[in-house]
Amino acid sequence: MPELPEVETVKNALAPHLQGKIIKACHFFTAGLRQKLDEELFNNAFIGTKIIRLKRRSKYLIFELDNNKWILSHLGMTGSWRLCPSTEARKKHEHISVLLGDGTQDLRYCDPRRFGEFRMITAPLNKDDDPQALAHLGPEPFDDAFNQAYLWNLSRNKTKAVKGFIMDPKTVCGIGNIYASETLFRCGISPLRKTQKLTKKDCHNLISHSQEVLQQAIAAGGTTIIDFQAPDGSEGWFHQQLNVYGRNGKKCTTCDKVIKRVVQTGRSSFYCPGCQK
DNA sequence: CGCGGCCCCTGGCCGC
DNA sequence: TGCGGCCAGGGGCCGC
Repeated sequence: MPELPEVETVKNALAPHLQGKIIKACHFFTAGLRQKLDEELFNNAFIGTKIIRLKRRSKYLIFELDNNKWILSHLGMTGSWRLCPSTEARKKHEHISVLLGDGTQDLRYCDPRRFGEFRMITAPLNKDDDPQALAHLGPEPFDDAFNQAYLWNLSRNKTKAVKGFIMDPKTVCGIGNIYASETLFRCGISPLRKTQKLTKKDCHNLISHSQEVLQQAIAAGGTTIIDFQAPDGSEGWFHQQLNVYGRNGKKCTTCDKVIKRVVQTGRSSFYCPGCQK
């Protein structure tokens, strides 16, 4: 589902179909997602504009348009985009329709929990060519800026648990609840450990293992996407590859201890008390 | 400023 | 079979 690797996969799948296309009209079938959706405002800004590029930053999809505006799309927990003929009947929980080209092709957004976002951005770009609205985000996990010295310095004097630290997009983008648990398992670090207790070696491991986990998930993107679009048939990459996530009460894949579940700031964390200290 | 708690929303699943 | 409770991969805001 929509964590960094899945958003990357969605971007790669949609980009060739969207780049160069003209927006004919937007229709909203809901008053709002996380924010209010104003159909008139969007149509005034976007009708007749061309989609130049589709990008990803953190877990955001960015539609770059030819009139110095951008659309930010965030999938929240349950959001998905699909392309279909505009004659196709609207499915349950489809909230947005973006008609493309001559209007026969339709980009539809579906989101049962409506935790997603669809936002118009007009502010200038920052130095990384991203909308200023995303300037608060930390480095991408594969960016050179996400290095040992950076993580070590940032981790000093932080009393909060390391699980929250690596899930914080100001620390690094794209590590959600699943990949946080999986990364910490591979590092042998307990999710409960205080951030300031990380060693330099731990910082190095957090970087290499988070990259490894995300890279493997990106490589499995196709499979994940099928699960994502058909949430009821969830027999995908995750269930085969996860070492700790959702495995509480089951035996560790490495030692003979039992995986534990704890709740941290309202979210479940899973870890092996034998392997992770 | 850092941190935890709580909220947005629907639906699936589990136990009674 | 129905119903209440709990859980869900994200992130913003608020109060301490």
